[in-house]
Amino acid sequence: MPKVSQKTVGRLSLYRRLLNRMFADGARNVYSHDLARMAGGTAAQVRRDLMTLGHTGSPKRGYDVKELSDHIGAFLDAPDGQGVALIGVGNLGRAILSYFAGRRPKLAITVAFDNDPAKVNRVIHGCRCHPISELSRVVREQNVRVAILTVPAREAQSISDELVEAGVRGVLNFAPVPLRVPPGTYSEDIDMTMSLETVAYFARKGTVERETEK
Amino acid sequence: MPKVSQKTVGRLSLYRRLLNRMFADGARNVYSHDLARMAGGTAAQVRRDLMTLGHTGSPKRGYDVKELSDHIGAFLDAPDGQGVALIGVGNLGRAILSYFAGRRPKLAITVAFDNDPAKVNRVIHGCRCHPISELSRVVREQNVRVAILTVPAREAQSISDELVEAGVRGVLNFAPVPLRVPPGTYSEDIDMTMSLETVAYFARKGTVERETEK
DNA sequence: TAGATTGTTAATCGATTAACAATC
DNA sequence: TAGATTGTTAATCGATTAACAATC
Repeated sequence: MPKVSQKTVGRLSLYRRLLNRMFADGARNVYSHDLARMAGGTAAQVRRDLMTLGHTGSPKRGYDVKELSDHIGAFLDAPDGQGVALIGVGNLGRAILSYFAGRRPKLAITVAFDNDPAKVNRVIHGCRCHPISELSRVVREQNVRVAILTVPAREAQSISDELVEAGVRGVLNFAPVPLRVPPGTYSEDIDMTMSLETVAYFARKGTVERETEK
Repeated sequence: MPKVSQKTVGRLSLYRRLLNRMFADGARNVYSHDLARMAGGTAAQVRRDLMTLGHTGSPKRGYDVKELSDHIGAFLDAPDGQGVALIGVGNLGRAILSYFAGRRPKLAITVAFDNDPAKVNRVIHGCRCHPISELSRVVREQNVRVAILTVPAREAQSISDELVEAGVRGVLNFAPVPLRVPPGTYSEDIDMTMSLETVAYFARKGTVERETEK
């Protein structure tokens, strides 16, 4: 498999979900422009993404919904599944626990960490919560490679460093500060404040395209 | 002000937060490379962003922390503040309500909507919750232009349409389906599933850069 | 002055878009 | 066949990076 861009991987993830929804609705084949419309992209982009995946369709029937979904699954999922650790069981952490609970068996949050004695050693949304002091030990024991960070900004970087030290290779960060991770490790920041301020700005000023038109 | 890209607006939002943190820590001036390091970008990019903003520094002292923060504020914030509506007071909705509560007076969630009788007409995290049937009326009355969507995927598009019809011009969407909004309206999708699957993929396969090296 | 930083332009890079022959 | 779609290459676009004179 050649190098695949971060954006392509994200779009493949979206395509799979759309395909699964279509399949549940009874659709058995799909054209690139159908998928593009639902994904908010162009048909050419969908075809390019599937080409990257090595998936082919036919001019007559487009793509087989089930086959394509399976192919994306084989590409995205670890064959034996991947456990995910969640650090910080506050309001956002609990919401994310419940959001992902039972969605994808191959990518499930399997362990949580917090310092609050009221949460430690309890099971929250089906997930055991350990004290953060045991982070390194538990992550190593369970061979966790993916983590979600929902801790305050000032703690995020040091906990991330500890996670990477313990073997984590991918971090999804909700703390409002960009994470720095070493080469070979991947992090993605979801900054809700940045997103909301951007939305508010363009709600007030008009979209980029609009401004160009003026 | 010339056209400003979506990414630039987002970075300015981040710069402001970093600057405010620095100011609280006693810093009074900052160089582009300092800001770049904290923001996870390059010094040249910071300078270009500030140039876009029309802000100038000096070779000797760099940028004045307070002045720059204020300048970004004047650019990003509506002078009289902007109200935000939140639709869908489930686990994620409540977490977001508490996340933004009291953070930014000029951009606060002022009203919430849900269909659950247990939530309607109550005040949650300081925010009054109305039934969704009153969405259009309340949004018009309160002149709301920005909305956060935390509803199930199948309801997201129709509620978004109703919001736009009622005057909303910016939507931050957490539902796992890309939103389609008319020209002149801005939407941003935060797809946590897509992000987590992307993180898990690169955690397994190595980062893009790594693969290029091989 | 010397030296680091700023403001700004040119070069590079990558991703998206357009185009079109091949295919069913 | 006719026609819409696929697979793939070339052209375009925009954003990032590199470079450097101007500045304090």
